Amino acid sequence: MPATIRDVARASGVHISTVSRTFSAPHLVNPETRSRVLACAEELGYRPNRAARALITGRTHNIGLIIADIANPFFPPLIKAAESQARQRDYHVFVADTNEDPIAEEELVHALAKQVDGVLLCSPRMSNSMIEQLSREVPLVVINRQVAGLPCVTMDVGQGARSAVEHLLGLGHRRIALLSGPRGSWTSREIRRAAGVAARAGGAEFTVIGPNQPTETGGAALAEQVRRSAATAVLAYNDLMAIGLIEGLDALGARVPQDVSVVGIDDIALSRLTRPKLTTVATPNAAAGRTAVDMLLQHDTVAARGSRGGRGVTSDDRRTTAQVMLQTELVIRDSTAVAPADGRNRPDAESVIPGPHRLAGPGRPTAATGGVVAS
Amino acid sequence: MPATIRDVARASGVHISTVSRTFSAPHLVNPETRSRVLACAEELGYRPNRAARALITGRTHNIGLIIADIANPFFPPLIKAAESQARQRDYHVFVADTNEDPIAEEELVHALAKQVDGVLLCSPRMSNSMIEQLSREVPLVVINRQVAGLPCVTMDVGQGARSAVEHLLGLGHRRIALLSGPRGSWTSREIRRAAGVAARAGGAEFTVIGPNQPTETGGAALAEQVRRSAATAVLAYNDLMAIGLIEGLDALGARVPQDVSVVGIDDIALSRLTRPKLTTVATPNAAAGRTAVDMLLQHDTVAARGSRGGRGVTSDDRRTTAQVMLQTELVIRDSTAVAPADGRNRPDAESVIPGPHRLAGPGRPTAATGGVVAS
DNA sequence: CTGATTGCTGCAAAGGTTTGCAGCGAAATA
DNA sequence: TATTTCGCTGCAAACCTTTGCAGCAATCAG
Repeated sequence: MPATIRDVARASGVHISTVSRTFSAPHLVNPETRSRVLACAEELGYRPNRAARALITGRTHNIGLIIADIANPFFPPLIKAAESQARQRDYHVFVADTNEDPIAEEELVHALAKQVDGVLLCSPRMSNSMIEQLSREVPLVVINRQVAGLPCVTMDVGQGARSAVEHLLGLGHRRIALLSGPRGSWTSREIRRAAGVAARAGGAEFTVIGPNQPTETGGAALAEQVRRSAATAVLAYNDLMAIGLIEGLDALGARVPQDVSVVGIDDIALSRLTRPKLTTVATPNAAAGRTAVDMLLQHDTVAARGSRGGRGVTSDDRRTTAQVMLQTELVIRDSTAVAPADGRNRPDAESVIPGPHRLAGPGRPTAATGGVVAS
Repeated sequence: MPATIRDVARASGVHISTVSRTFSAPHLVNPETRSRVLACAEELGYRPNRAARALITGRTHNIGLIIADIANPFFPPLIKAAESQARQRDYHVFVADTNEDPIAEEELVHALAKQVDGVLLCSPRMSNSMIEQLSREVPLVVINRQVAGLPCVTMDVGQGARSAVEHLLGLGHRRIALLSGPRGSWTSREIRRAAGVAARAGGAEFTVIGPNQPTETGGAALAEQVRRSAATAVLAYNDLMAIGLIEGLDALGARVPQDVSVVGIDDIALSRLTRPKLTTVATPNAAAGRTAVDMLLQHDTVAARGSRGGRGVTSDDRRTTAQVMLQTELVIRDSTAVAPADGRNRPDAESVIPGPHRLAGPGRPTAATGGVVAS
């Protein structure tokens, strides 16, 4: 039913190649012919079949974006930034949600493989080796994970976690708990490592609770366990868990921040709306989305996959793959306060800093880590 | 670089058609041959090129989902439900975000057209005539809008708005304001109509403020205007605006619900997390997503587009297009209370009902509206 | 006036798959 | 033994484009 290039050719009395050129190389066709073809195309409602075009050019002008959980407000800013960046370059973004399921991740990469020019793999839960394997099927840029030999954009959550712990130490906390994230999360491992180091360096007890579902209910379910741990301060894998935990603690009669201080990570919009407003580590999500698209498209413009569309792949095939790390910043709000006085915590801690307070600039690539690594 | 069907054929010493059948019609090929082919395919890492397959079968096994704003928590449950429903039927969902922009909507439909078997158009902002035109290019199911001749799934926001207004009237409010939604929103028009009727029927003043951006900041920006209107109760187009408004009112020193009652629509997860917890009209988003996928696929399974893949389109071409409307329900929480006593409001109003309180069952299709309409 | 250039168009192959049809050998039937 | 049936495989067309190459007429340079 929908008109093909052949219909237009017939209607305007030219060869299909002329119709094709009318759209993809207008300067090669006589203005008179061109307008006639355009008129016919318009009338028939003709639209080039992008799938067929992709088959021969090797370019779909689509990019896939695979994320763990669309319901997590962490992702929308990243998605939107990626979309707008892609649109500027005349690309479209298709988003897909994996429900935190590594199997679904793999399946989606396969499903997308031939329908996009590259995939942004955001917060993958699958193994590094699987990612490497998939990267042979379709160009990949990994977000929130470092994989050797692949282009990655990460956020310096290690630094963020350290700042958060140091903030808590400064408030006198000496028993700090970490609610870790889902199994398979690179971010969670980084946070755990950095927070552990910082806590021990400050002479504090450090207990890890998890792995956990990185959701509000996931956080709420941990309230009891946190209480039992006798921690006076908690760092959560993300804001959603932190908010859930606060709710859960509230239900148990523990007040935040008087009894327990809570720090999240991400700085989602919601963290400014809850009471108390959440102290959290802000991650530069939008910048990450933009950067990832840039990295993919830069890669991508160099050499078209398959077919003779791209005239000759560069003989220098070892492409350099950049690994970028973006800065994070601690945002102090109302969910952290001086540790309650008891045997172990220091009552003489410095007083709480009121109101929002930013400690670092928003995610610029760090000079040290923004370098280039040969794949 | 990636292996094609030809490579596998060569490697296993059979014709490409046998390889093809190994995957798409295994029972037609000798078990022995089959396993040999499978082994070779495995070894070469062969995956059928879905785009090429789609070209001839006319089926991509993808469906597109176009939504207005991914950052609005209203959508994720709908998206997830659609995805899981689609996955059960062996389809994949590609989500795209339009930033509330009608132009982007149109462009995205075109971009998706040949790469999916159908598109779910959620909360469209473009004109009905444009939607009809696009529907000739690709099967469409419209969500949150009624378009004659097209399959639609809507939620009974009219009923919801009426319940909300009646709830407010029952609390003694006699000056009710409506924060309307974005231009082009069918839902917003429905709400406005129903709320207006109900308010006037209850003898209340009814003022409409808008159209507005349906976001938190959009709502916050209206606080002053609401104050000036002297309304004691406000119904917002969605929860996000309601929450923003509460923030805005708070900043102005007006307390919710003591000074002003606020009702939202959607019942997003967030509405349970803010203080005060939001009274709102719950919409069955997940059910809508599921239903829409069902409607699309039912349509879709009947007759494959183009090519000889589907053997013969049914001669009876006037397909019946269902229009389903799902029920909504008022959820009473803490953001509504008895109207403050003044000249115009009734001080003798019934007292506030404490705690969550559900008035209707969750979105089952109503018998009256779940019918079938010939296109 | 000849030869080269330019501007436009047509031809046909290619991209990776599916599928109706035909062919072939072996088994089952008569 | 002759004939049908059956199970499996190969052939080739088709899906809709893009694009290198060749052809053609008209223009230009010499």
